[in-house]
Amino acid sequence: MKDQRTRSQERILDLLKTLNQAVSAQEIYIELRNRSQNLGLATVYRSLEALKLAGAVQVRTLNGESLYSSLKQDRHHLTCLQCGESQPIEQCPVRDLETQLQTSHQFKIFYHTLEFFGLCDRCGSEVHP
Amino acid sequence: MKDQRTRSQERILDLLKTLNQAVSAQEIYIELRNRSQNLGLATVYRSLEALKLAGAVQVRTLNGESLYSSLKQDRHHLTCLQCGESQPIEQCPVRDLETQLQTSHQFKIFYHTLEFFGLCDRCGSEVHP
DNA sequence: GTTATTGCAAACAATTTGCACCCAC
DNA sequence: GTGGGTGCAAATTGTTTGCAATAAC
Repeated sequence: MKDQRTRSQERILDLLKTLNQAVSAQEIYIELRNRSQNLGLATVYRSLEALKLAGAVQVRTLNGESLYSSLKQDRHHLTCLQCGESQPIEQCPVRDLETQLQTSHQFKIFYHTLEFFGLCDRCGSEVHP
Repeated sequence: MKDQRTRSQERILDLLKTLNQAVSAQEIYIELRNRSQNLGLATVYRSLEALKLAGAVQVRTLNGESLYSSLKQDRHHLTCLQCGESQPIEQCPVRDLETQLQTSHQFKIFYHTLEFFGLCDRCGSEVHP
């Protein structure tokens, strides 16, 4: 068994817990560096991968990059396809379904992502994009 | 106004409508080529971008690549973080919320993605990953 | 004819991988 | 000492962009 977390994983997880927003691997790399807990970028990626498989972090993809956050509450978003801005929403109507799927599909669900896409007020009203 | 679709966009949209699964840009490129409707890869990406902003296609991200599908019914998935396999599910409990958000956040919502992540039966039971 | 669209190749950016080194046990 | 964990740099991959050729109207 290799259930124990490596030191890098601990550092990253600690960092994620102090933040209350999802961040990219590169941001984690920089932020750890700021805190003099330097890690190689490859290590950051490898650790995140491990944490992900362990069900310790959740991932969503925004504009081509993965954003990681600790596995606390659901956090969903409204993202503008044009300007790429992303605003959080509070609601989450999927809890029940999640429980149900877990048994009906024999699948150990760690987390889910729920994201809405469209045009924000500003971009939607622009005549020439 | 540039509401009209370009020929490339039409081809891609037609293709997507005949498929009932989401496909990557590269797969679209290859499939069009098979049908002797050759398009440059850049054109495929550009067209998809336009279709996306027009609300004509929806996009989900799987294992680092964008998968496109025509905007028909919701199609959500259960994805294994380990083997990467992705199986569709039928349910969708978000319709109401979507309508509600549209007004409360002044946001024109085109579509949403709802994806569950965890470990499938097979991967979950493996002792040594 | 003027303008938007396309293809190609080069550029980019996020992520992954090979390999040598190192640290913990 | 041995084996996993790490850093660095190179490689890979999906996607974007510059620009000249082309098609649309």
